Amino acid sequence: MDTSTVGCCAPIAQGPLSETDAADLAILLKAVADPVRLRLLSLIGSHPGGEVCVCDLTGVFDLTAPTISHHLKVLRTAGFIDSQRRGTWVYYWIIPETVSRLGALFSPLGEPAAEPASA
Amino acid sequence: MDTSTVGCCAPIAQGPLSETDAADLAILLKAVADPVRLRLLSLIGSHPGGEVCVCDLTGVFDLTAPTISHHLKVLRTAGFIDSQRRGTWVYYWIIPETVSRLGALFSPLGEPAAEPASA
DNA sequence: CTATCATTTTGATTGACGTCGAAGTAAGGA
DNA sequence: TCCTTACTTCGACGTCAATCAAAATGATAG
Repeated sequence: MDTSTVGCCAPIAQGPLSETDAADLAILLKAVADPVRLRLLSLIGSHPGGEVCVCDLTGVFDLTAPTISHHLKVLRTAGFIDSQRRGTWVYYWIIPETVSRLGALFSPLGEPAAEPASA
Repeated sequence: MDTSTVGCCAPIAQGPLSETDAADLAILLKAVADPVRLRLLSLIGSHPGGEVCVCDLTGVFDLTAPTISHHLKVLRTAGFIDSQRRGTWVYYWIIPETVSRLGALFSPLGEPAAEPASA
């Protein structure tokens, strides 16, 4: 795929997506198409230090620990976050490359992702 | 929200998403988190002339017309596309603003949505 | 007015998803 | 060793979503 095409449109509008690419991207999108996981991702991604303990996440939501754990697993399986156990606690951090992959899909090339008025 | 923050991270990683914003964005993401709708969106968005007749879309998929119609409705309700009937046929076109809204969420500010190697 | 084509709506089925409680694993402290 | 805290896995339940067949709507042609 060459990137020398006109810079008017987002990649998703530059040519028909192949069946394989669409299936691949849908998996990625499904992982973030949930309010809880969206908030988890932003909480983890915006945390100073880059790492968040699960214990800091459970209190934020009106959900049980198993449910939070489930959502974290979905995000981890999709490649948005990774984790490591250190002693008693488990820490999660974001994987920016996966986030950027979605950004690349929907952002017009050559544009710094201008935000519309109603954002 | 001010856009004067550092350009290191995607907006989703710049601060915890509010419950309302997360719910709002999840609706948008759910609409595109499907391989068929992703392909429909790219087919409509990349069509020369900017408009596509439904009759040109049904043949592309191994799905019945009602199913395609259903997916188009989901995309339209979410604000990704709009449509107009002209005579016998119905034409669909993309709404770039909505697409950009997702781009803005996941793209690092100041970066033209650089595409990773494994795209 | 009827027939036909294009598209959407309706109703039903099937499978996937979010959530919880209960049980399981891992680490640290008494 | 036993208990407590932190987190994950398992099993189950209710809801939502993708799909199809059948019927309904809209528009043109004869």
